[in-house]
Amino acid sequence: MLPDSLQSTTQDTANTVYDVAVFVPLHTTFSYLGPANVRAGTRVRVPFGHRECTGIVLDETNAPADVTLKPFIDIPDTEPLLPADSLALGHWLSRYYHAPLGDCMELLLPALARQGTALPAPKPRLVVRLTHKGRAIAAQQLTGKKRQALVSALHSQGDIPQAELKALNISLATARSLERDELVQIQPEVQPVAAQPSANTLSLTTAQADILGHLLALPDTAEPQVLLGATGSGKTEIYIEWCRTTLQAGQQCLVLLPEIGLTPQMISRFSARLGMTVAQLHSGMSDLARLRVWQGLQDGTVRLVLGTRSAVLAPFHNLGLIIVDEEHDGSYKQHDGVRYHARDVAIWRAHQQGCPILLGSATPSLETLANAERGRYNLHTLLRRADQGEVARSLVDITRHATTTGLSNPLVERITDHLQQGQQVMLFLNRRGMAPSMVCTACGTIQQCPNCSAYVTYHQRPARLLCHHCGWSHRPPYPCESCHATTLEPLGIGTAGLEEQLRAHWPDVALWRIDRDNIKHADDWATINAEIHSGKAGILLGTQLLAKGHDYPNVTLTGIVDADSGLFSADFRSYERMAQLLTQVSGRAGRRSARAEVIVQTRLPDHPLFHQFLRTDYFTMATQLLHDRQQVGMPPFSFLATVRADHVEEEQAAQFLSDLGNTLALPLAVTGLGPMPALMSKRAGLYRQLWLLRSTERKTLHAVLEQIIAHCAQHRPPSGISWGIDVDPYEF
DNA sequence: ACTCTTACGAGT
DNA sequence: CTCGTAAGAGTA
Repeated sequence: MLPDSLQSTTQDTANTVYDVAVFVPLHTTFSYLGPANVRAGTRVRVPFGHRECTGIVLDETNAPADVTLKPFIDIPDTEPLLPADSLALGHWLSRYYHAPLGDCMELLLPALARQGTALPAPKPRLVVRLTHKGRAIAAQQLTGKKRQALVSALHSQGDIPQAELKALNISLATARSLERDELVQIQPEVQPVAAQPSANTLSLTTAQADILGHLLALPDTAEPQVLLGATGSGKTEIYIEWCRTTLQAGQQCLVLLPEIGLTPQMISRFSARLGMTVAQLHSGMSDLARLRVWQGLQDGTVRLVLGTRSAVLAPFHNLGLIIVDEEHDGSYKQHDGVRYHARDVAIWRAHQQGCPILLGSATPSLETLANAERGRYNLHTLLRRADQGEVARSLVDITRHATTTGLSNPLVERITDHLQQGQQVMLFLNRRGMAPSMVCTACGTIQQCPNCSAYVTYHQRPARLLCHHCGWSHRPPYPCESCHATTLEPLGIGTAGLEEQLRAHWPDVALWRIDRDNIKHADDWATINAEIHSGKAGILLGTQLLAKGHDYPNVTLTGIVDADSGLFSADFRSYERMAQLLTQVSGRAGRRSARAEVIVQTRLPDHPLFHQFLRTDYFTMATQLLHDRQQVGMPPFSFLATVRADHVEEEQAAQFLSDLGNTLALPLAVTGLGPMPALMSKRAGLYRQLWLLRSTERKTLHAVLEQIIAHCAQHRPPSGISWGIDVDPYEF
């Protein structure tokens, strides 16, 4: 049955035909009948086969001749939820990433709007101001029960209940001393006032001021700007000042960060400097909190937002600046669903909005550097501050120095030395590769996850075998997969294992472990950071998290416990990532010290990348790597896409892809590689095969992808196959 | 993705 | 002959 809102109209006047992006993973849109003047971007509930789905109205269209159209079931909103800009973004995402339009449009909506139900109304707000002799002494927003209690207290002309005074932080004595009629003013349903940045300006160095001056003078149509600045060179000050100018011009700013862990620190820096509230958007927030920010951005009441990947998909009222911090970071790439890259989406959005965009990094991606070299992007270099000492870099060959504990003697000596001088030491452990895996002491088999082709890892507290890829877990004892003996022991060393060794070696020294098991919330960061920043001697032990963003000014020695694992990868980006990691980790140390050092433990001391690391800077390493990329014709000197197939039988997945390859006549510009097993060839019980497409022309590659989609629409893949396309892939 | 339809083998 | 699972097809 139709709801009342449509009852009167639908039967007689539902005669306008609309094209709808239904939220199903199909590469087609569907036409429906609806009342006149339903605008593009409006959500609709529609009949779809034997069920009901939600979709987004795209356009008025002509009735297709061969089908009988059905009318909308419901129109949950009176206004379009997606503005024209978002619709254009959805269309672009669908075209560029070859994802179904319905999936792309759904992605642009906050989670609470995806089900097609009416959105929760904003809570009524009541601002209470207490004034005394015309002077404001307190103000507070009240909602819910407290609001009710206060309103009825005022209406009955009685005294304000004590509880309310407590809520307002006012003592009873203070209240009694006030004259009744000037005690309370009520301003119901007040809109939050759009915050204005205060004039709390920073003093910039000459180098920072020069670059900022350049940026502020740019026309809106300028090419993307790149800020190459070593850690501690002061990129953030430039971000903040550019935002200030943009906000003062009445426009909104979007700042993208790679990790949720980095947002609290950045938020406090931005809000302190700009003297205004800064909104955030990341996966750690509730759906409702995200919806409120999303709505605030759309209506323009939220002026500045810091967020992770998905924040680039939010609607804006008048976006005036986008900043992508740590633009090289791989976590900007989405690894399931619509596999978009937030940095690339940001560049498209800036172009579409006609607003400037800044990509900042100490270690820019080779793609970005190549664009700068070609003159498509404009590169600014911010050097390390003169008052910061150089960092001495050295290698330790761990094939020549015994490492029973994972630490070589030279590293142990240096750690002791730095600790004795009252300084902090940071040990970086790349968890991948040197995995805390389980080995059977009876037969030597390294244990694999029963569902995946990955090795299981061992966690000590609580004692468990875990698969990081599918979540499988088992409590020891666990029978060896090969000989069923229960004599498994951890192989190599993980953070937990190394932690034990460190405690044994330096029992009286403070030890801070920083990894994802340990730090889940902003509060955890705050506590641990406060202690570290107090400056007392100690050891910081951590994984990737340590390499990102946070500054530890009292660290004078950084040790990379095992640098080699990153070099064994089949991935063409592994050297680039390694160069970035080495540079980022080194940058964490010695911000104030003249004699800071970095020690890298490796089995491959002759590797050219390590040689360069000892002698040159990131830019030189990256230039060399870019040259190597050109030789092998990999991105940014070619364009890649993968076709992925998952199936319970590895052979079936491979067969599907090779059949696909055989039916397509690839143009000259495009070469197909594979099918081959994915790097993680089996996950969560499914085998994954990949077919890699490489092209010298983006256009030709996209035409091939179109062909694949058309082919699969016509000849449905065998059941049990799940397949998909990944444009500009990061995982193989 | 979801749901309904059809196909075919084991069990009565 | 019926029930249960698996593969197939359509969604406006």
